[in-house]
Amino acid sequence: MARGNDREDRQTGGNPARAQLDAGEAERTVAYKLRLAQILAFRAFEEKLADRGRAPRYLGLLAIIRNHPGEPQSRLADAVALRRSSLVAILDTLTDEGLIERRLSAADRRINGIWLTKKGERIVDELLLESRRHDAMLTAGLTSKETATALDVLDRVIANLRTEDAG
Amino acid sequence: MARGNDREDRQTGGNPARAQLDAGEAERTVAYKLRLAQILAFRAFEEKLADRGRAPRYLGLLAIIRNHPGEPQSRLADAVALRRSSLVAILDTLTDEGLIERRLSAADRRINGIWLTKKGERIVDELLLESRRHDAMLTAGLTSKETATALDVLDRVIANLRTEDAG
DNA sequence: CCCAAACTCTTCGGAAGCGAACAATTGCGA
DNA sequence: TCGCAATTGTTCGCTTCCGAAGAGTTTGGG
Repeated sequence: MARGNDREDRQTGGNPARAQLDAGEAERTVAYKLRLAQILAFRAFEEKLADRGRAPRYLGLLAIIRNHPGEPQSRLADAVALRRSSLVAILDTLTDEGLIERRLSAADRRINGIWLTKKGERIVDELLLESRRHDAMLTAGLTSKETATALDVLDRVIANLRTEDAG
Repeated sequence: MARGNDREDRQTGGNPARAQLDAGEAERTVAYKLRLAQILAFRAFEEKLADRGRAPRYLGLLAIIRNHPGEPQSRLADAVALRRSSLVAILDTLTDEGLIERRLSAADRRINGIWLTKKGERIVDELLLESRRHDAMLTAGLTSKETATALDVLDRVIANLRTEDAG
């Protein structure tokens, strides 16, 4: 089922203070740390909520849908930095799980408007609580000032990348 | 070939000032922005260097190998936050491209020590230059102080996630 | 010495994202 | 009005990563 709670065979508790390997100069780069942090954060969030279906993985998408009901798939794909073609299977799954529904737009019949179901709204609310808990773990030991500037920096990095892409 | 230079049909320049969809409160979280920024940054880096084989994708790994020659695969997997099983195919590819080689350890014959070839070292040096250029694009418009605290914050986020995982 | 536990790397099937191509629909310019 | 380009959602084949399972090697306790 690929959703097993059994972890893979992995480092048995021993080997307690084995230093991590570093990448030297290559490591002192935003992109490198960004990637490492994101992989670990995403994995931890999903593992913690492995019993909640696929909603945790797509919480960002679901939150956008809640904030902007009825948007076409292509704009949602842009918003979460996925391709249109990738979104199809995702929306199929979320539809099967009863969290969203597609409604044909009357104004433009090429478009499927995407909407949350009642169940979808309930689950999104639940998961948003969990995500705040998760973020508290991520930023443990940081001052609120540091967290704030980190959020600001990430915003501007994203903006740089978006304009780069559009150019 | 899946490496085509033809971009997918995508936003034609028009539609200039269409606001991005936001995720509301869900968006004010480190994990969310982390994911978005990483996806965009990784994609941009790979697209810019699409003609260099698979080395750009695995530059982080290659840099670690350069800094720590002869390490076993399992420790490399930990360092780049991938599973041991995932690393096998990656190292196969990098071996095929002549960038690394596996050498059986004499002391412990379970272990493959991983080493860069001459060609590998040359290419890593090239790509490290590119990665600095890339990072400059990411952090355009940021003060060096802001960048520094962002790097520091990411380090601590990674540390939080690593200890969480080890526990 | 010996055997079970631990650790190494590997193979295999499944899940997910991507790029390319396609049909249906819209709209814009000749 | 007509025709062609642009847009939308979709399908298809490919690549990548994961978890589970397995074989070879090492190690430590009886």
